[in-house]
Amino acid sequence: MRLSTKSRYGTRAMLDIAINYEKGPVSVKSMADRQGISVKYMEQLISLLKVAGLIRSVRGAKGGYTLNKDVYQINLRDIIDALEGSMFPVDCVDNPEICDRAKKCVTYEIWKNIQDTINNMLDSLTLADMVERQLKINSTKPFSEK
Amino acid sequence: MRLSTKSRYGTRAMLDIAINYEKGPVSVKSMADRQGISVKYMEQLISLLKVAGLIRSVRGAKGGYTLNKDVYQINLRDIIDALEGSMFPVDCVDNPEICDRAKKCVTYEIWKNIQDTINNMLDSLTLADMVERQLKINSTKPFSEK
DNA sequence: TTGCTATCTGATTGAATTTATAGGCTGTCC
DNA sequence: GGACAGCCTATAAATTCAATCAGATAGCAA
Repeated sequence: MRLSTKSRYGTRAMLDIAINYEKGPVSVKSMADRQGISVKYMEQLISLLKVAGLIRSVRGAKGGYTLNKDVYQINLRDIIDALEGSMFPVDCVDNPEICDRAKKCVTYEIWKNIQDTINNMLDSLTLADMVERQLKINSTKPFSEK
Repeated sequence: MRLSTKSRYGTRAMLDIAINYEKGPVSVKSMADRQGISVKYMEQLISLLKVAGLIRSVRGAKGGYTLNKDVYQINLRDIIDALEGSMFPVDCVDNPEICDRAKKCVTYEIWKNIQDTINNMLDSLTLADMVERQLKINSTKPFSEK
């Protein structure tokens, strides 16, 4: 059970777009370069974020992506749901009816507890929080490209 | 990102062994039957738990597996580590040196926070707790085979 | 000592998922 | 019109997951 590259690259992309919000749209190419992955792969991830309504595109030269919502209205759960479906899905938790054991099985309760805890964490962390924390890091330890 | 069947079947197997601790060793076959999976697959999972030192085997007729530690000394983290490696591994969290971004990247901090939270939950849940909760469920909603 | 039970070991397979690559099209600015 | 940048879809490569298969080894009981 590991966090996919989708979620990791995609979350950094959201942060990238949010931090550069004032400066206008951020191109896929620039994000892909910063993260050291191919433009084509980054395009796919970005597309998921767009479909989810988190970002919006500006086509043509000088185009790119900007946020489609306020940084306070986007949280990490939105981002991960968009990229990965859902964090920590265990079938019997998402659909208790598929397992006739669910009602009488501790493990069902336990997986559910863990999932709820993770979801609460993800819900409570807004993109605004993330940007703020990133900027604080940048100011103490200057960000170098690469 | 989903919890593997390994973890789910394996955790139930541990619970099975713990609940039957007084009655002596539990055979792989009986566990596989109860969970509706093949003996061969269950053998593999059980073997991981044995290598990790959580259970011990009794070979030959009337053999099977029993706990190798007290129920209070085994927690869910031990079980999942044995079965799955580690829950929620993100490379840059487990090995910060592989990514020169780690020190100046919020997402690193965030994944680490999430991992720590999950680990704390798993650490604090002992097999004894799980058995107790299961028995409580059984007494209110009788367990039927299948 | 023979037969049964049950663990042990490891190879292999099939399917699914993840992680990309690639090609070509559409829209927009200068 | 040409460079820039997003859009869409197909497909390949690699890895992981889930499971099966084949057989060996060890212990108990009759």
